[in-house]
Amino acid sequence: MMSLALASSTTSIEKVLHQAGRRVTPQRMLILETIRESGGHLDADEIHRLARQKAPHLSLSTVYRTINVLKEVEVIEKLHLGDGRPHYEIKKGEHHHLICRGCGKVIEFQSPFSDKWGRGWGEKYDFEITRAHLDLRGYCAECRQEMSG
Amino acid sequence: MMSLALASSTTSIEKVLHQAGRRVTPQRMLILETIRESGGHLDADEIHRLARQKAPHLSLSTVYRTINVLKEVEVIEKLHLGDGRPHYEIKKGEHHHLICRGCGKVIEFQSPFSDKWGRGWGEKYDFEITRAHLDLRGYCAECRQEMSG
DNA sequence: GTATGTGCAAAGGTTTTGCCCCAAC
DNA sequence: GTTGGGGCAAAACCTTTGCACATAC
Repeated sequence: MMSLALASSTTSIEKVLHQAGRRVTPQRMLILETIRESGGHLDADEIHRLARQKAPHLSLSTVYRTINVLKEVEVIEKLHLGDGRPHYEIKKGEHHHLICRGCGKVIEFQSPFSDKWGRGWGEKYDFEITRAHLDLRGYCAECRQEMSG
Repeated sequence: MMSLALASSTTSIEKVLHQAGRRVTPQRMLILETIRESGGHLDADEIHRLARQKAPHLSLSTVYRTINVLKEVEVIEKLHLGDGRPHYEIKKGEHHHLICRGCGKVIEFQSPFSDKWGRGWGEKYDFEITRAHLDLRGYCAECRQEMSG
């Protein structure tokens, strides 16, 4: 059922699921691969629509249940990009987002932000910081050009 | 219908509503005052529950409609604190949040640094930044003590 | 008086759940 | 063979909307 192409990139998630006592199923592999291939930032319905191209009767409830499993085992995480819905991305090292108010495009960037500034604020308020989320909203070059043109 | 106590703090919002061509109603005043008095960060249902203590048959739809009006006239803004629901706070100068994963407490702080940081990233990606949202999640002193005790 | 706002109930959209069958282990 | 997982449909939840009446202007 799974293509050879995805076998290599799914090896580690299989271990993670096993170690968490969860089963490895084609649906879970497909949903994870869909998020991976997309480059991230999909909402539940987008995951469903894309994944159904490969597995036409994958149900939306399986997508939601799988999202929750993948969050539990910390393979993906939830983002709030400003439209109503939560979006999901593969969990990786701390990074932040530039979010275009015009076209919705999301640009990721790495920054030692939380190390350099976060720690200071944590100390000031006697707060142990586990995670910094920095979202910068504005307009990308293309959208600015369209607006002025 | 309105108490004298709130008259002074609601003067400016009345002007804002008038200038936007929107009517000033007791419900709108009450809802705004509820958010103000709470110190911020309420969700729609919390606003409804609190405001109904003073106006028992205020409807939830009025709360939602008023939230939208107050957002339009830029008196409040929406926050995502990590639980599912959006929360709302009075709009003021740019500030950021320390959010406790234990008890949900929110501490606000001002930082002149996010601007500087943000600007740098904006230039790098040819992105015009209009707003920086920085959320630092972790554990407050009380919750850390409870966990270790 | 007119148009906007409100309350209520119904509808809409998203996420979760119950149930039964199926498949991973 | 057992038990967790998937599909489907229904329920639960949160938010918006239609309508008739009320009220700010």
